[in-house]
Amino acid sequence: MANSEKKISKAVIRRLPIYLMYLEELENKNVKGISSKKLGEMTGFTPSQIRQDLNNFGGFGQQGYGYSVNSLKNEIGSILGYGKNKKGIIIGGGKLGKALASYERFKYVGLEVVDIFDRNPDNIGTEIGGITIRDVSELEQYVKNNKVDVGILTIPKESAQEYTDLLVENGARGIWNFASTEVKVPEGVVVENVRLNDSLSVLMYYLDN
Amino acid sequence: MANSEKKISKAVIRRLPIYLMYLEELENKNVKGISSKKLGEMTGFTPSQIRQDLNNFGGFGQQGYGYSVNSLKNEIGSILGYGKNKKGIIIGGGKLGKALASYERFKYVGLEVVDIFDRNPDNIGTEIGGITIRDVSELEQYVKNNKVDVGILTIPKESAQEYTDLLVENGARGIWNFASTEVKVPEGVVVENVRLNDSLSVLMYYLDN
DNA sequence: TAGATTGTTAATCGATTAACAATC
DNA sequence: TAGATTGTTAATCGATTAACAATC
Repeated sequence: MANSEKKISKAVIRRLPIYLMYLEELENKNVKGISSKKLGEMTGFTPSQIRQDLNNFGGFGQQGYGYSVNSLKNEIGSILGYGKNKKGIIIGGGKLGKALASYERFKYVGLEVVDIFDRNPDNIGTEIGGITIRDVSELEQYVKNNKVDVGILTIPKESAQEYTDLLVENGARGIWNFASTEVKVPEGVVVENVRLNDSLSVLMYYLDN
Repeated sequence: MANSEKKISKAVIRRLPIYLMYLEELENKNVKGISSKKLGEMTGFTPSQIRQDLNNFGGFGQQGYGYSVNSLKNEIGSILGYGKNKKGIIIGGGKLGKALASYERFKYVGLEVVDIFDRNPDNIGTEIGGITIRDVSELEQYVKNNKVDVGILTIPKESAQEYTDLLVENGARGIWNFASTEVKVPEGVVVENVRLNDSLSVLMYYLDN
């Protein structure tokens, strides 16, 4: 990293996966090099912004030529922490939990989902994506015995905080929260909310505005 | 609306559902009034920002007192278009499509999911959330005969553009896109992307940064 | 009335865009 | 070399925060 002192804004980080997506597309089309100008046309960002964003992390380009698709893809992947092999568990084996359990992308991003917990006896014991759903009453014992980096919450909002606390107290450092509530965590723990409600609300607003 | 000419930034719109969530919480706790200061403490936004945001749409507060929880909740709901009764269909009856089909919040937000389409024969004919999954080969005929306001895409990225085009050509004005690709739409059509990949990538980044 | 809190204008801050020298 | 495009500084733009008069 070029300058680990400079604070990088969240807006920059959120654009990185978008760059990555387009770079993968280019790679699939066997395109070797790309300029900030062309990448700007593809993504809708300005070339200037793309160069600014990338230069937060290093000078990945070459004057007069642009960027190598493959190496820029790898650089961004590495910035985002791909290949880190973190362990995650899903709390909530309902429909959304099951959908996520069979989500192929996890491994690519560097997160391995190792277990799923639910409280519904109909779900416990069933298998999904190669993982057998366990009884959530075993969760406390489980997190004391197994390292869990990320908890994925697909449970009703009422119990989101309770499970967050349990996970965080036992070493989890990230929460991917699909519950429609905010959870409190101590300093150093990351929460990424997926707010389907909010996303839908924004869509509904723009439908008529 | 106080001033329908002034351009309201997307950042403001994205905060509205968050305010709404907290207002609902307050209402459930039987709290009648709230000041921007207290709402700021709850949400993490500054009181100033909250007042600025709300005043884009009107003067909902009362000097010396604050805001009525109930009426502010209703105002924001109405701004977002709740209760509009739009029709939506889900394209893709896989796990994620099924999870969304049984998603209670739709009706509250003003979107009624009336049908689901899939191409997998194992899914076609099965029922989910009171809706029977139909064969996607019927989709073209369907959209010509039925008004569809919003298409909800829970399909692989390869076919996202194709179904977007079909929907938009037949009158859909909103796309809630869960496919991990960007879809192109003509002016006047709204796309709201839910990028699980990107959200997870951002979480992974902050896990170590 | 006095205290509280809004609505709104002005100041600040941060993010985006433009410009251009460096250089491949 | 000449042309192209980066990396980076400076300028602009927009969003957030501060301040305060209006007023309940």
